[in-house]
Amino acid sequence: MDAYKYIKGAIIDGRFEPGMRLGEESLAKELNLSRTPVREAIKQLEADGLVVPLKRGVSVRNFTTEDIRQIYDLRTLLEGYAASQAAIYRTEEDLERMEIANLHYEKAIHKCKASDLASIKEIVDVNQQFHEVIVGAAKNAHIHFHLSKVVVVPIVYRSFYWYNQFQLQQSLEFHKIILQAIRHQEPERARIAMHEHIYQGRDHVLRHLENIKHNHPQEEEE
Amino acid sequence: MDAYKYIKGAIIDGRFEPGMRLGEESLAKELNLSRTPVREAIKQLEADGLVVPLKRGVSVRNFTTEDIRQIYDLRTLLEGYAASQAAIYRTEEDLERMEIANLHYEKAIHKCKASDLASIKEIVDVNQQFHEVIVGAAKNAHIHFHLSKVVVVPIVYRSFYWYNQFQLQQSLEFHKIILQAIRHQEPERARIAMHEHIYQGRDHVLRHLENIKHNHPQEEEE
DNA sequence: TACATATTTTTTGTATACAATAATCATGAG
DNA sequence: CTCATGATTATTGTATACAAAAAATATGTA
Repeated sequence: MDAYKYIKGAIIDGRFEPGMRLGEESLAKELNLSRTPVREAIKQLEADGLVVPLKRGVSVRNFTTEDIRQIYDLRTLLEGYAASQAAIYRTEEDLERMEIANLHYEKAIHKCKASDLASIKEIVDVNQQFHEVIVGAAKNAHIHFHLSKVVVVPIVYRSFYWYNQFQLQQSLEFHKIILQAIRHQEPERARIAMHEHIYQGRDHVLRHLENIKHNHPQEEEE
Repeated sequence: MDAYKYIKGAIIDGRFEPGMRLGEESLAKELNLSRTPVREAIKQLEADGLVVPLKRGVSVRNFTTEDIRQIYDLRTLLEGYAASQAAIYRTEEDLERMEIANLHYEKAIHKCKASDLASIKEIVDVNQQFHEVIVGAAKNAHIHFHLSKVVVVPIVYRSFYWYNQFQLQQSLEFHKIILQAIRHQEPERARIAMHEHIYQGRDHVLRHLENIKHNHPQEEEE
């Protein structure tokens, strides 16, 4: 599914702005495809909640701060639970994978002196990998499945640009706490640490959003 | 989306058995449609997790008891949280709706002397309505969205046929406890009651499955 | 007979065509 | 000038056609 990845990517990195209408024909032309595969991609994106159905066609979804708060609550609940379950069911292999992911994370953070696009993207990926391993270690395929579908809010993706070195280090420390709790089979501690970790991410995003709102009172686009 | 509802219905009530391959062309002929809308329906069902992709085409998913256990764990987590949030954020209108849904549930249970298809279907619907209202009262649209997508396992749907009058009454009692906890704004109590309620449902399904396994050692179909 | 390769058949993925419906624009009446 | 109604245009939903890939079958050889 190529059209899907293209459109999703364009939404996430902001080329398709919230509220923008997505016509099948124009997208098809842009992608040198026929409408058929574009249609399928759009249907998928609709199921993902990234686009919103209109009476005719769809438009890029606009996420409110309330949406972001709710999505983070959901993630906290699911990933917190996953962390606690991982503390119970993790294998030695799981622990090894977490260790590796965390080492990669550490390396990516320290490499990232300049806030260039590539190294930020790497941090996002490696961070995601760590969370992924934990969810995998929880041994609940259905929670894994749903977590993979928790809406990827574009603004959240881009929020990594706004971390400073201290915040990245803080984030790494929490990864270590979570990993230790899982290693020592302390489910409640793992859950709580994951909670706090994700809530810090949430607050970071919300603060960032507040700043934007204050500096650019309103720049809408239809 | 008519093809979607048709196929989903056929899977849920067992006309399309687990493992059965679903060809686009044959379904299109069965529905007097072209392949295009059938294709879209199948894509949807794939996103729902009701069919499983093969190298070519899809087949009806076969749920293991482990799947069912995991799905119920997920539901417990999400609906338990929803109940606790509902206890905080419920309006008077929410309470009224819960009351009404519960009254309907009570009526449906008592009407259901004979275990005929129609009255069972009504119980399923009204029960779902009660749960729906609670999730709505939690005021988190994203949790609502995900809960609506938690896999509808066919066997679970059909498990209502196997409730006896006592179990239905028990179920109603838990509805009442949950409702009271939400009314009195006791989040933790609401969460725990919802937990127990759903786990009882899970155990009912799993017991039912054990019986089937013992009585019909194995009747497979490809 | 058993296995490997070639050929046929089936089935999916994509493109295009057409019909139906919603949105837009234009025209005319009040 | 404004609103309503009708004509025009744009856009989606469905059907069909064709190409590409996979599965099934057949054929030949050891």
